[in-house]
Amino acid sequence: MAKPRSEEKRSAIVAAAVRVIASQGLGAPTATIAAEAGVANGSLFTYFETKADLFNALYLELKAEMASASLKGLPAKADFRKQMFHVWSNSMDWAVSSPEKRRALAQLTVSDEITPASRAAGHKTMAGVAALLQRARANGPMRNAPMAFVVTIMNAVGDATMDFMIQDPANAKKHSKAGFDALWRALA
Amino acid sequence: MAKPRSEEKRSAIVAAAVRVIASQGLGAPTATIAAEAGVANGSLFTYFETKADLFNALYLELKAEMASASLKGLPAKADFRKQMFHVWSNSMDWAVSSPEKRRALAQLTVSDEITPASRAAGHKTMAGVAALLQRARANGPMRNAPMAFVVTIMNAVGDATMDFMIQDPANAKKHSKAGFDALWRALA
Amino acid sequence: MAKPRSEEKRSAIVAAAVRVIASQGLGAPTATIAAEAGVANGSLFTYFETKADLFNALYLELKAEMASASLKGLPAKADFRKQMFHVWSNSMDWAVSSPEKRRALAQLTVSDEITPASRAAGHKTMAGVAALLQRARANGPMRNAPMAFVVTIMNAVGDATMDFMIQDPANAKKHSKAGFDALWRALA
Amino acid sequence: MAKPRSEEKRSAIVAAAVRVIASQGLGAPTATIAAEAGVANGSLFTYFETKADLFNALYLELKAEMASASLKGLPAKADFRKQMFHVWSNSMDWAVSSPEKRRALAQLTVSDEITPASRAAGHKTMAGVAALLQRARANGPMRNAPMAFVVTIMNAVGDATMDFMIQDPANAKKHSKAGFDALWRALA
DNA sequence: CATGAATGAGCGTTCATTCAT
DNA sequence: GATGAATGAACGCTCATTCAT
Repeated sequence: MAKPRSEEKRSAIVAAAVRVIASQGLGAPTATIAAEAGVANGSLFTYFETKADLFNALYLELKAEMASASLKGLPAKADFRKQMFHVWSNSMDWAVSSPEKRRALAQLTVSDEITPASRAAGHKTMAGVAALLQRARANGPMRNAPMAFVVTIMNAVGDATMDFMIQDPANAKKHSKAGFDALWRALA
Repeated sequence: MAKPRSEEKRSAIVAAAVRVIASQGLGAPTATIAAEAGVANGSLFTYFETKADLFNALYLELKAEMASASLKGLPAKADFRKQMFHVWSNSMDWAVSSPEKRRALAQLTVSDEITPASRAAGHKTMAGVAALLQRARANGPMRNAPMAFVVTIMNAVGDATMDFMIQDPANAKKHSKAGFDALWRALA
Repeated sequence: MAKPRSEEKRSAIVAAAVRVIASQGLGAPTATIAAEAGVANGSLFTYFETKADLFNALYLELKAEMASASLKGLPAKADFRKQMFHVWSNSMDWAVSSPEKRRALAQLTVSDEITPASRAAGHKTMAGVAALLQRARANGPMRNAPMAFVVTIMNAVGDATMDFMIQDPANAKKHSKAGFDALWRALA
Repeated sequence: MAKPRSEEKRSAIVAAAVRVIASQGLGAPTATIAAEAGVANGSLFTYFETKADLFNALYLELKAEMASASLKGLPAKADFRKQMFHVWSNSMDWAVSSPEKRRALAQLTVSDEITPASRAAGHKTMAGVAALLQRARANGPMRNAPMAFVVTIMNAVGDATMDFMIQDPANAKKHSKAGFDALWRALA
């Protein structure tokens, strides 16, 4: 991860990758991403050694962005349920307002180009959310389940919820709440 | 009068595809699948016009197999919860005992080579399960949610559960039950 | 050239080849020709050992048919010019009324699948016409040119004439006469 | 700033295509053409998007070269016959001295990969010759024939003449004159 | 002999990556 | 560093021909 000259160009590539992956999938040519970024195809490889490197970096960036969006404005004093709902709403809002990022992240998440290391790092960025979740379920029926299981379920319910919010934006808020309630029933 | 198209060869190809997709993903060369099936690469195209056709056929076959496995031995007289749990357990068992099929199906499900028609047909094979689910949530908190939302959540919780059962086979049964209980709490 | 059982099937293949070549060119799959003939693809090869063999046989057949059509009803007693014009008209009529055969023949003529032997044999079938041509030019300006040269020119002018007759059928007769007159001026 | 697209390499490919097509026909693999040009197979597609594109470009180049060769040194003040003969001789000389180009052009001319647009453009390059031909026949017996018909006949007689010049180079000049005389008789 | 499945070499094209400018 | 041409392995699919039935 050498520090290349132009941070600007690097982010142009990353942003282009989001758009291109969202619309064409992970099979999209690097040349297309470079073009979308307004950069020569060869230049992409000065910023990311391989296509897989770009994907891993993008994965991490999106994870981090999502995590940070989720925690924004967290009411520190509120009870767990309120805090959790705040985080949940933030996540849903981020997904709905950045559908391309969400789609790209979804694709990356199931790709086998993403290394275990990246996945681990990705989970770390979500540590704040996980901690909340940890406490939320502390006295509930899933108190003894592996944490990873709980996280997976939350993600899964979250994904389903996002899909419905995007498909039916008029009722986005309702879907968001319904999803959260279902999750809360499952774990708390 | 001529060498008939051999059902045996067809299934060899399908079975090979399962193995190859499980280990190499959907990007695996058709030639690899053919070789794994012990067939000339050209022969694959006698049975499936296109790589995508093979994928769609495989998707449907796996969906059907999973559905049929899920419903096997359904206790017709039991209450919904028991019936649902039966189906759930069957699904989990199928996934755990056919991990390659499960991985292949997971990949196919997110692929954009699978046509809407195939997806629709795939959902039809799960109609029996869906009907059960329908009645199970009839009086619960999700009684007014779109059915598709409920299905998605069930699948998501199921997927998460399977992963944990496979990762930690010693406690497979426990995970299966925990997953089901979480689902039941969410919807009934 | 073993004698296969069904002469009928053989000609079905040949006839199919004419149609298919006319519409798809020489690159058309043998399977397409077989299908058009209502025969299994493998059967084609009991009648013609290779695709090239089929082409050569077809070439000869079309050449022969054209030659025979050209000489039909030749007025034995008339002068050369009249005889030549008769032959010329017959050729043009054949081409115009069998456009597929003509197109197929044109393609075969320039193909390098046609062996020199076939070409020689093809020319032989045109011997009657050539003899006429021979005498026609006997006292004209091309009396010393190689016969093959004269034949080539005749074919060339003939081809051009056919094209115009087909393109503009209303004036077919006029074009036919104009072509013949041009040829006659050139050689007699 | 980057390695510029090398005109040299482009012409190497075009020249290689001439040779390969002359000896193996239009069915020759692009890989063979690339190899003959001393280029990686992929590079061919940097210069020509498609095999058909290469063919069309080559067709145009050969047409243009032939046209330009035909008109070289045209005696502006001479009468039509002399001018026509000059053009005719130039054409024949070009064909005889570039037999591969001539063969390649002949194959391309009958190929259905050549688009109508290319054909139209090809004819434009021959406009100078056509104009001459137009005036040459103005008072002759073909004065009312469609121009396209006249052109076709000229090409046909020309092709036949070339063949004989190449087959019998000792008498090339004689054949050239004989061909021209035949043409002139036909049209003027 | 008829059939059509089986075979596998072969082809046009793509694309991640390298490298000359 | 930036550029984009160069590279060549790889892929999906075709099709003439063979051969089991």
